[in-house]
Amino acid sequence: MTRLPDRFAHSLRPTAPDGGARRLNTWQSVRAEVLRRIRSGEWAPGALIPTEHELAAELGCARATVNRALRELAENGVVERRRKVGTRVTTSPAQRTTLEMPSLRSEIEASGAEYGYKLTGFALSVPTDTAMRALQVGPRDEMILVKAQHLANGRAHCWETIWLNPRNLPAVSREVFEEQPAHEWLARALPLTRSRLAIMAEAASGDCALYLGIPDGTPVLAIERVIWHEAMPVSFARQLYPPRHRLISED
Amino acid sequence: MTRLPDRFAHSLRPTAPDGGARRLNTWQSVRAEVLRRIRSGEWAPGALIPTEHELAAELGCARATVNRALRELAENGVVERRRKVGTRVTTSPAQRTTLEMPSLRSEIEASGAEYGYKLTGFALSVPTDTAMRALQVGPRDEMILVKAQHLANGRAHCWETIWLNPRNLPAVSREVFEEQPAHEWLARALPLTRSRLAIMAEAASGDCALYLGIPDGTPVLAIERVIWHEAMPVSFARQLYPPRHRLISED
DNA sequence: AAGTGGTCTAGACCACTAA
DNA sequence: TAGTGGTCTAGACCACTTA
Repeated sequence: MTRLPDRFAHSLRPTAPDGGARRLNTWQSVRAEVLRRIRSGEWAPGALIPTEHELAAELGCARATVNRALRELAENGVVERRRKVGTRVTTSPAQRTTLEMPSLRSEIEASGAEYGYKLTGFALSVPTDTAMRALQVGPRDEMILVKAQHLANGRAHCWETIWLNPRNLPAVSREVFEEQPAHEWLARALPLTRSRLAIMAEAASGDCALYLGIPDGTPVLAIERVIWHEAMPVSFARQLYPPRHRLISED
Repeated sequence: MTRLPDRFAHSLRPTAPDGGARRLNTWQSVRAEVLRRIRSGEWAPGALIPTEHELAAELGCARATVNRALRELAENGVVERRRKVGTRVTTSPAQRTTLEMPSLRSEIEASGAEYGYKLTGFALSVPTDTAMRALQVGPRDEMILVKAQHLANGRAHCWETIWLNPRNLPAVSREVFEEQPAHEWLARALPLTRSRLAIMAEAASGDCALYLGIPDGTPVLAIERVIWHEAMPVSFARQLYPPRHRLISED
């Protein structure tokens, strides 16, 4: 939440041109007032709230200001809006949440730890079934397979496997990934179009257990990400985190 | 993406009042054009793009329209904006993603399966350490502990443990939760203020393994959620999903 | 001091949809 | 057909930041 402009201070004192109506001139204050009425139960779940025109008149601001406030609330799933019908308080709350997925480097540095990176594998390889489907390639199309550790203060924080489709990417050699994580190279190499994320739990095994320093079979959090350039998938990454890792989201 | 208004059809033909400038009258079309220039590499990561005034003049629309388009792109993390400095293409892309977290009932019904619910436990109990911290209560404060299965076509889909703080909630009996999931009751019982989510991997054990029908030690995806009413946390839920479950997010 | 984005306003037209 | 939200416009003032 940003600080409100000084002008808002005046809005806090009720001015009563038509009998007690507050002036709520900024869209944040309108949003706050609407939220207050919903949370106080004054506007119950499922109920219609006043129209933009009515609210603008009551609160002493332009309709565009009310519209901005209600639009934000609709984007957050607090209300639902339909033309000709009106604006309704959502019945089932909090079904949409924004997940921050910082790069591993900034995530680790933000926690005050020193970021470390170590390449543990680089090869040309035919894709696994999962990689084949994710990258939309054939079983004999050779992909670049990069494996790496991300470290926080020298301790394993994440182990990552990335498949890259060399047909859709600039030429690249092992040396490049000894210096920098594949995602940082990718972001500089190409403008990226679209990405898809999947989060799941699985059991650590083989290299994963080895490089995370945990016993085989330990549950790990897996994040899969496919990134497109134009209409082509160019990378398929699997990041594996030890059990202490948590994805946090706050509304 | 919603269908564009018919008016937009006209914007597609370049009108050249001042030498080739397109008219892009809707904020979606301005956003699309800016995105195109970023993805084509015309505006590289880290580069400053033209000011709102310049873009409005070039594209033949009001500055407010350009502002709306750039604001949306900033919210999605595509550009970064600072007063007096200007608008920059973000260096590290795609670090923010929206996760849809539908209620279990609607998620299961949307997949075409029949939703089922079964209460497997109801008790007054002192909180575990985790629940104590989440609900901000003392070690001897008795909480309501509800355990339940959510089923898809009769098959275990999720096993859930919910701690409720009776001091901050209307009175409730076991019978209530035999009929409906705690979250559905909660949403009707109180206007909810705020929630916090954590996602992690852990090993199934005891009741969890039993009710999900999987061996002890199987990795499960855990979603913890704390919900507030006013300034008080009222519920702490832990949902556990078998390994086949995936959280999906698309941009 | 000056230039950028952030927002408000008043009015207008349009799109969608229930009645 | 009428009422609701969705958006655009042109102008204005302001907040924040660099110089």
